[in-house]
Amino acid sequence: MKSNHADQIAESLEQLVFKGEYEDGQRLDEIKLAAHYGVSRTPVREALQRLVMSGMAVQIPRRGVFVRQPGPVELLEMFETMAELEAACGRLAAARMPDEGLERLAQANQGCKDAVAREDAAGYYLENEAFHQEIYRGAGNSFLQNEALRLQNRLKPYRRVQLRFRGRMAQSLAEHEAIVAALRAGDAQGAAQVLRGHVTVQGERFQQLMASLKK
Amino acid sequence: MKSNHADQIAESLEQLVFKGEYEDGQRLDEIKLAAHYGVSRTPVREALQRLVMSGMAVQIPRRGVFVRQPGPVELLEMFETMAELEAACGRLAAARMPDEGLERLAQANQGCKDAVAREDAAGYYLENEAFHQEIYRGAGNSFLQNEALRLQNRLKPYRRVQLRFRGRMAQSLAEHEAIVAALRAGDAQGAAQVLRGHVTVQGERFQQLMASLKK
DNA sequence: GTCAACCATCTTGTATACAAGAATATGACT
DNA sequence: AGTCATATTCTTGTATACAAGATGGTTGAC
Repeated sequence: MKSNHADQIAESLEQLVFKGEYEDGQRLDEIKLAAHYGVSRTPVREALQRLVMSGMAVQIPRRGVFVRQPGPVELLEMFETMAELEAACGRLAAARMPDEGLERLAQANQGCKDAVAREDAAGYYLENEAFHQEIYRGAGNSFLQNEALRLQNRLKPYRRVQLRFRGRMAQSLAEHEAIVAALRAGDAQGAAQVLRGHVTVQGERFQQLMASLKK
Repeated sequence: MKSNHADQIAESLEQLVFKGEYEDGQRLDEIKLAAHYGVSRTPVREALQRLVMSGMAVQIPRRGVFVRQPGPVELLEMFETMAELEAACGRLAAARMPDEGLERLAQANQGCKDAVAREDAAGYYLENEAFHQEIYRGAGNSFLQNEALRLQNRLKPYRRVQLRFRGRMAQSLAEHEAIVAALRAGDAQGAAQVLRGHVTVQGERFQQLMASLKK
């Protein structure tokens, strides 16, 4: 927390962009940000470059960097990609997941159930994240695991919103059960299929929510 | 080609790392690189940050950045991930690919065939790349397409080596035919399965090659 | 009055200077 | 002679100064 001002600024900016503090297309002024964070332009520039590399902003040469909030189409594409990534993880995990992994998965699922029983949305969110991450881990492929984690993190703010749907948590739980069962049985195709649907539906729900908000 | 020194240096460094000019764990000296490229440290630092973000180097705070060549295990993981990504593209492309896309795909495949007939390895490499990229495009998902392109680019230097295998090109052609047929028929599962195998075998061949070279 | 060209200003991109931390080498003490 | 502590030096991280390009306004001409 001492050195690496640039890292802190990058994380701070990521959070701000995630939270929607910046509108799409808004220019991120190096000088203003530098003044705001009380540092010089250099660390700010490094932080901005990270945002650009992460796809959260675009850089136009000699013009500056502009925040780039994904539109509805891109969000749907991202959810679809996430679904395919998770399906791949599930496919591989069905063959490779060790008993301890299945144990942790069941534990996370139990955590989800408890959270639903308590009507604890925040708790469910956390346990659900752990549940999915356990599947990534179970794929036995660190590279794929990291890619999945990256996209999961990127979609985090959008998944959060969509939990409000009435009845969504219950349906989600049922799907979790099916996922655990398929992985326990070593059913690669089944696990992939259920996971794909499980994630795809999130994107669709989000779209519905957006559409209803637009009115 | 005028402004953006940093971009040029980043690309140059990427190429050098790809070509294996730098060994794994070697430190990339900002000052030496700056002197070599005839610029100051600032653009070099920006370029190095990009390498780090791309995963081709790791940065240790207050120590510098060190090139990180993927080991055999990570390479296999990357190929496996590529296989799953391509399978996903194929799955979606089976339902979404327009006639023009199928046309371009068949054209690229014909290019592959011609290159094999000419025993033109370099030509085959290019046409094969176009063939696969057409599938990414056919998935009708720009985000997924970009992810696939990114990983394809990252694996480029390793796929190149593996073409030398006797008989690999012929087998590859047969698989291409199967892929085209499945996509034409709209057979999502078939396309995914063939593509997955088609890419996975490349990783395995590469491993064999590495093992034989190690002796 | 309107359009275009030119100039001023602002912003990014680059260079250099400065500060802080880490590694290494050297010296003193046991 | 070996080990620990300290100082020096080298490297990264940050700040500031400078250059080049782009934007917008203003002014002049038609």
